[in-house]
Amino acid sequence: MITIYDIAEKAGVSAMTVSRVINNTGRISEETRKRVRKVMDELHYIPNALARSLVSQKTNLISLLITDITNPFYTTLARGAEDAAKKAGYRLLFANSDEDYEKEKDYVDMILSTRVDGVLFAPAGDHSHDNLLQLQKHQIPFVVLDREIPGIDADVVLGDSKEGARNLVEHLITQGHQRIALVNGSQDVSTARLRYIGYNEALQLNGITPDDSLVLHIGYRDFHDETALHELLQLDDPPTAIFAANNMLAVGVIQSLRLRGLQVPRDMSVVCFDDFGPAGAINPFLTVASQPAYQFGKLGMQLLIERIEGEASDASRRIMLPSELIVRSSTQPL
Amino acid sequence: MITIYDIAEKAGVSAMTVSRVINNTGRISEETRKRVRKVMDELHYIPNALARSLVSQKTNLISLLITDITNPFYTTLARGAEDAAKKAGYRLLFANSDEDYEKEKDYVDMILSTRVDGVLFAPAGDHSHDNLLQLQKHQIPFVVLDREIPGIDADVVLGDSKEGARNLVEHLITQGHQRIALVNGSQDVSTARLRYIGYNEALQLNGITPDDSLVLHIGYRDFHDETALHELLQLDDPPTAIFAANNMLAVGVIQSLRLRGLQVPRDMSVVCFDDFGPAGAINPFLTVASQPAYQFGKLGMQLLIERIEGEASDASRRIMLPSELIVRSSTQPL
DNA sequence: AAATCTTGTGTTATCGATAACTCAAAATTA
DNA sequence: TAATTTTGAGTTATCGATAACACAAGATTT
Repeated sequence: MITIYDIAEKAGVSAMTVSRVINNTGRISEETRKRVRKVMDELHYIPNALARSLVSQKTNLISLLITDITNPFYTTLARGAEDAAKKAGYRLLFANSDEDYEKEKDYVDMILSTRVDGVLFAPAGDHSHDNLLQLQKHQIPFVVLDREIPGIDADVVLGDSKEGARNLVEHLITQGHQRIALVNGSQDVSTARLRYIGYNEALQLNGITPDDSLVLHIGYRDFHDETALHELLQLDDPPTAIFAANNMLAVGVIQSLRLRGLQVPRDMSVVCFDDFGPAGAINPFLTVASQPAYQFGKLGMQLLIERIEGEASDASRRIMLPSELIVRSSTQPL
Repeated sequence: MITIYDIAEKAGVSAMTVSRVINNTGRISEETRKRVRKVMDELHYIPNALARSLVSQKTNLISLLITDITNPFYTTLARGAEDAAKKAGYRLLFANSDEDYEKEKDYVDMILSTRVDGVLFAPAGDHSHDNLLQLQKHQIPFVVLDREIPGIDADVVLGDSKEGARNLVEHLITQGHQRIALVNGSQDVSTARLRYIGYNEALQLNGITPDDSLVLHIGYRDFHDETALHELLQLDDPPTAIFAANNMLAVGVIQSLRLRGLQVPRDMSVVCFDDFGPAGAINPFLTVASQPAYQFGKLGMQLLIERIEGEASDASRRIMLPSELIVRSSTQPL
């Protein structure tokens, strides 16, 4: 590997002079500068970022930790984060926690040893608390995305889960539905709690008494709990509409319904949180509360970079982004 | 930041002894080991990967360069790559080229300065040649994914584009279609060329004379060339089916058709290469040649890691993965 | 008891770059 | 012309870790 010393020797100067040429610092005569530049080109020299970072204590690396890169919400978020990072000269170190606290912890350890400048952290849930605390203890700047973690005071970019849920449920009520089921994420995730609250609020505001036998707490990632849905459908007074608390749950619900010979919206209306990204545009079909995923990533990254570069005040900031109700064809008036 | 010297001082030993404890190398008395361990825990010591890498000349970083993280094919591929990387103790440095050679070049420069151990490279197209050569010149191991680059001799994981295209077109022919259009990627991408060949072969094998006025060369990334599609539909003898060369093009085609009041499959049959990932499962609708995207990432990463760790022979390897024809409801017998 | 080996640990140099300081020669000022 | 300032470099120490070598004290062999 070509180092600064190779350049120095061949150009007949000291390493420091080469360093000065590279960084355009200090005083260098035009003649020397040209000679060094020429040798650098000839040898295809590229500065070693490791050595640089060791001195400067800055890696220009930002870790993006998300729960599922396969989910279009996070994919679009990642895109926003990457664009903003690139613009500011940061590279992205990528990690996928799979909504699994242990995997998340592994990655936090990796992150700490890598000495990244900051972390854009979409936590798996409330128990991410310890992992975030670990970052705090080591004074790594971070911004929390999508889910609020009780007990962690940090910059955070959230969606308005309560309002989004309310809008979806009210849309169903407007169409005449009264028995509305909620297939929710795990209760140790803030968004799932808020969507549950929004769901209940919408029902009560419209004079419908919430019925907890219509509420399933499953988990955002996979819809494997077929039996729970089955029980829901076997009720004396079964739901006529289902609110899935995120896009992946909606996929599972619809697939299960299909397996049972039930069609959406003919036999069951379905709505959900989060849209399906570009891929979903082939056949826009589900009525959703669409969150501005790209903005989550972009704004989160901007907050983070401000923090890293010391341009942010000490107080932690909180951005709440609205979701948009997009009515499509997965709901039908009762 | 806590360093090995802080630990050494507090434990009353030399830095080297601490290093030995960390790495379980050399001879250390049980007593000293315990003492050092205790101090390490107390101070929450985490080794600095930068310093380590500088000495060992190994970063345990692998760069994943793809063209579009928003495309479920690459997303699933990334997932496969990440899982394989994590298993082998590598972290992933992420980059998105947007099918843009300049952006790709920028990232290659970043990659080189970061001293990654290897690159998993999904090239934008034939002109990625220079960027790959750049890696070769600096002796960075890499594996090429999805697209073959003329003039570059390297490990590569490909899909069988020709056969996949043939299968899709033959499926359409079986249904009675004779006027089949191809909306293709740019001709400087190997998969687009092969899909074009497969398309022609299928037509000829079935006694249909290929008609180049039915073939559009657009670009995989965006479907913005509305006028081209318009002309296609205005032909005296317009197509009754469209083969979109990838999933994103299919989305564009279907949206455009919809804007013109044309429905799939009633007014036009549509098939495409690549499936839509988990999100597409809500409403499986398009007939596709589905590529094993996860395997692309996983196998590519395995090849790469073998190369990095010197377990691979010098000869470059070439893996060709078949695609699977999945017939759904976007095609209709004529 | 002397010679040899083993054990446990320390010292020094190094990875590639840069910050901080130094200093001779040239240019400018008094 | 002597004193001072500016210019264009070079030297040394440092970032945090590890490889290679050195070495004293204790254990083992002859």
